[in-house]
Amino acid sequence: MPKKSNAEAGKRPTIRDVAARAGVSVPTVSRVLAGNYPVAPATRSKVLRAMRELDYVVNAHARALAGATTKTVAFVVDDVTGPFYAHIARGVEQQAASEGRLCLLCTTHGDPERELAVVELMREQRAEAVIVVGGGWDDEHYQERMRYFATALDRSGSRLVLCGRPSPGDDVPATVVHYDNEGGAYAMASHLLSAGHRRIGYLGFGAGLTTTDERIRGFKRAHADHGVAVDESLILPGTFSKAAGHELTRRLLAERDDVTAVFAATDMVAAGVLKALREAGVRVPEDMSVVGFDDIPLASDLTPALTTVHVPHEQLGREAVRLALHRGLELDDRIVLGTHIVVRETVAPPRRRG
Amino acid sequence: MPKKSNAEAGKRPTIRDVAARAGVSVPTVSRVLAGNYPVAPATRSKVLRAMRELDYVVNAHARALAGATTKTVAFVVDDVTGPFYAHIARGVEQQAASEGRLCLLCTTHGDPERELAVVELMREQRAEAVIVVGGGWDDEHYQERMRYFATALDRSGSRLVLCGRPSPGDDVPATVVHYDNEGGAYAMASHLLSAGHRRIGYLGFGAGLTTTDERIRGFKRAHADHGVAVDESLILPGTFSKAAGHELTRRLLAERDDVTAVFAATDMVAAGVLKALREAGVRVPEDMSVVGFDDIPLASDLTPALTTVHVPHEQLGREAVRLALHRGLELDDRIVLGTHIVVRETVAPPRRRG
DNA sequence: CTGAAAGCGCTAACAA
DNA sequence: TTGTTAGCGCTTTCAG
Repeated sequence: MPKKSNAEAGKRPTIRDVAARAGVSVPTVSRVLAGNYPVAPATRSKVLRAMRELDYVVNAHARALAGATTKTVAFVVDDVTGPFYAHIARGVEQQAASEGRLCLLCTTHGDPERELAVVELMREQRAEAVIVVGGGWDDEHYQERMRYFATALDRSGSRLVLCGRPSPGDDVPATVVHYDNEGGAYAMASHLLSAGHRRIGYLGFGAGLTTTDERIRGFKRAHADHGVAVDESLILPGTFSKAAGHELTRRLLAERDDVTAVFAATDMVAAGVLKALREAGVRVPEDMSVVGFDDIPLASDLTPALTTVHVPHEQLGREAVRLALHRGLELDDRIVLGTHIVVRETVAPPRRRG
Repeated sequence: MPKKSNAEAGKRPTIRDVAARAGVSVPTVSRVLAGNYPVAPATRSKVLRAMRELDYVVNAHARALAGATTKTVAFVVDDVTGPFYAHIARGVEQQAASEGRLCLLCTTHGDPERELAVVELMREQRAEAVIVVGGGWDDEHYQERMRYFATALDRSGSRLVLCGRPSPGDDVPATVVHYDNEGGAYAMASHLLSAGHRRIGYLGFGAGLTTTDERIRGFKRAHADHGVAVDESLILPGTFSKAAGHELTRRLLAERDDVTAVFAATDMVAAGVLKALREAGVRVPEDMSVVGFDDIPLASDLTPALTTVHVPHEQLGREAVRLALHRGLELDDRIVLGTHIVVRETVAPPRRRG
């Protein structure tokens, strides 16, 4: 029995149906599909017409199987609703789209189990690049984990891209797109110090988080360069949340009366700080200066508008896919994007002591 | 020449390599992979071990080609950074993941060209469901477009899901997951009316947008039920942006002095309204009440915290994939989720004149 | 319970 | 320029 046509069988038409209808061979159809091979104009239009008449749609899976690349980039985050993931995602999606790639979205909710599962899934999908965003820890365990992911993905032809996290080691087959936490913190702390502040609280110290390590380093270096001693008791541990900012501020207010400025670990923390300050009747920036880090959209909507460190989230996402896709060219494998402070309304010189 | 092993050739190991190594046939390996077929425990563990030793990973494309379903759901939005897409996305991703599906993310930037391209792409991918969010227009052109998408996707075995938009017509093969715009607006307007407001500005009227139509309908019905005439000149057209809210408020303030409350078309608009009011020295809620719609995270961070209409974004996303995946069961094809008002700090009775 | 055989829909040499 | 011939890696009857 001759191969029966799908079109007639009520199933989706295949390249074979198109070929039959156009009176050409299957590869010819494949050629007009790919476009990168000479095909006689007449044949070409016959084929095109047949495709249209049958409402033919190529099967991406068959295509991926048969040869060509997979054309898929995966984007892995903790939680899509995180304040800045959206902007990184936009960068990733834009760049992926402009390079003709589709974008897979996966979330892990910080669960190592799921993280592992996601990486395996991406191996199955043969994703060209797997971009992991945020949440880096500074311990051996984490490093090892990433090393494993990187090599596992590498073995199946994918590239791991660490976005917004530091490098897990030079010998790990991964691309890393980071941003200058230390420089940003340094600039921001200097801004405060130059304004005359001497007692600056650092709220939301996340022990073991690489983000924290880097920011604190800049914070301290700025103090050193300004000849101001860092009061370690002013570095308050906490999560990167509004609630933490709120709570820590209340505590700070209750315990100290010499602090004139607060450096919030993130903008989210700063939002909580501002709220607590408002509740306590402390005016910003007259009585207390406040700064954040990240420059999330919320920052400019706060009252007063928050002075913060801008992180190029969108560019981070774009670079991540760009580097992963054009590897081996003159591009570097590990880059660090710059950050800069954005001066808005929450910083003023400290009030003269009464 | 016998079929050469990929493993030896330095390529990725295939099911054939695993079979060879385990000393079984290819279908047997396939069976332990699928798990839905009896395999002798001994054989099973031999295969499992071979897979581990070879670091074997199934090829999702080959699998999709050969039979089984694609296990992919697509999520199409205008712009990932939109204020509430993130929460719908989270719902979509969560539900997709819990149903063992992968999630494709695509953006259109409101460009009809790209929208069309995305739909074609999803047809190629054989996505099980294509969830389109936001941005519905109330014109014939739009309806037709959606009808086309729905039937095109239907023909290639995918299901179109319209999320947060009204139905494009009963005969269109699409699933729609909507939320109660009219009810929410009705409740909110009633809240204002009950507090004593009689002159309420509606800022951000988007002509032709289904969202606007529905909200305005509720707004007017509430007025009617309270025996208050709607002043049409108080319904100000504008986009759903902060800038629009800001600009429209300035205009409103300049032109009218009888308005005691503002109903912002969206929370974003409300953010602009609040800003303009603050700049003009108008106190909220003492001098002017303000309400929004959507209940985006920003709403509770504004000062004062915004009273608004809560839309169950996350649930919207979850239902979208749930309905699309379990179609035909007792589930309905078109559902409307409820909305409710969230009372915060921006509404008070109107100030007594004079 | 396991293997042999036959594709899924497409691309990629290789000829013609 | 076009057709022929082989697979890509997996699942699925159908026998055993």
